Amino acid sequence: MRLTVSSKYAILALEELARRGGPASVHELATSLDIPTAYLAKLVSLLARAGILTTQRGRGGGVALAQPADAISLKAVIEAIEGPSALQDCPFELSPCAGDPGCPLYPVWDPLRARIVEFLAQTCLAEVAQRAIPQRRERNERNVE
Amino acid sequence: MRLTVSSKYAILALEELARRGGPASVHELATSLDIPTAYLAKLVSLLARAGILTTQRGRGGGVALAQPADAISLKAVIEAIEGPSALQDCPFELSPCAGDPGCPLYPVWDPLRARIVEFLAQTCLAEVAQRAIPQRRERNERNVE
DNA sequence: CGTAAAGTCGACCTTTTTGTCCTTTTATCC
DNA sequence: GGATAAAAGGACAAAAAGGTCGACTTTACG
Repeated sequence: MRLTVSSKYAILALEELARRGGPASVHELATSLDIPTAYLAKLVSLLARAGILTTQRGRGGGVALAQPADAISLKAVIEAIEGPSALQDCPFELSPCAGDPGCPLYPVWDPLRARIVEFLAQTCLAEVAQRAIPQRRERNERNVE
Repeated sequence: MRLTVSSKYAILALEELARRGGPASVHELATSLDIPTAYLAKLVSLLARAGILTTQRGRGGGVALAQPADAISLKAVIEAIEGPSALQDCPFELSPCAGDPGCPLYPVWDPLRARIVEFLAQTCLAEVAQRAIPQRRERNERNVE
């Protein structure tokens, strides 16, 4: 099970697209979300190949959601970015066991993993965009760290 | 939120210790679990500093649980290995937001994160060791990939 | 047609994590 | 006291993820 920043960037970008309601360029999305443009471009490519968004090259081009925002689950996005088996494996990063039921931890982890995946499958982009609005999104000011 | 192989190795080693009921050397544990000895030794050092296990240097030495197996939660182990804030951050690896409530994904992720942490806090080593037994543990044979 | 804006693609660099090696320290046994 | 067995710890190599850069292709607009 791999939840990396790549997946997070992808979800943020798609959520931004959903909130805008129309197409936007990768550069627009990246600067708006404070993500490296070149890096987001690669993720966009993966999402396009997975059929989650459509791309239009050339002047005036950009990217747009290929499906309505309530039809795209977080699970689908993560699988598009990390690979189809990313959510089937052991919760630990880089784990070599790949969800082997012979692992002594399997009986403990698998129910937890299943619950997480269920949550990701049931949560769609529209829901994320909707819940994010009341936050007033002042991300830049809080980026103190 | 960081769940890496390091945490997994630590839990596996502690579970093995719990199942044996007595002390063992790091080398014994590592070979029994098919984990690099030198690497496990470093994790053991972290666990000892966190008060989860005790170490005894010199001939006939080894490591032993510092507390009964039902008093050590997976949460405590993970925090000892990954750092105290590892379970407070955003679920995505290396995420720079560090659980910033201003993130548009926060309202969606935080309840999930809280449920995972609750699970980790309530699950103890004794429970892991107990549930693992019925599996008959034939890990070596299934390591086909 | 030319140009500028946009995605595509591949090579490369940096940081983090994982893993190895070697030396030092500590304790036990003879 | 010397040999041996064990943890402690530091330096370093390897692998993976994150991130950057530049050349190329496609397309709309003037």
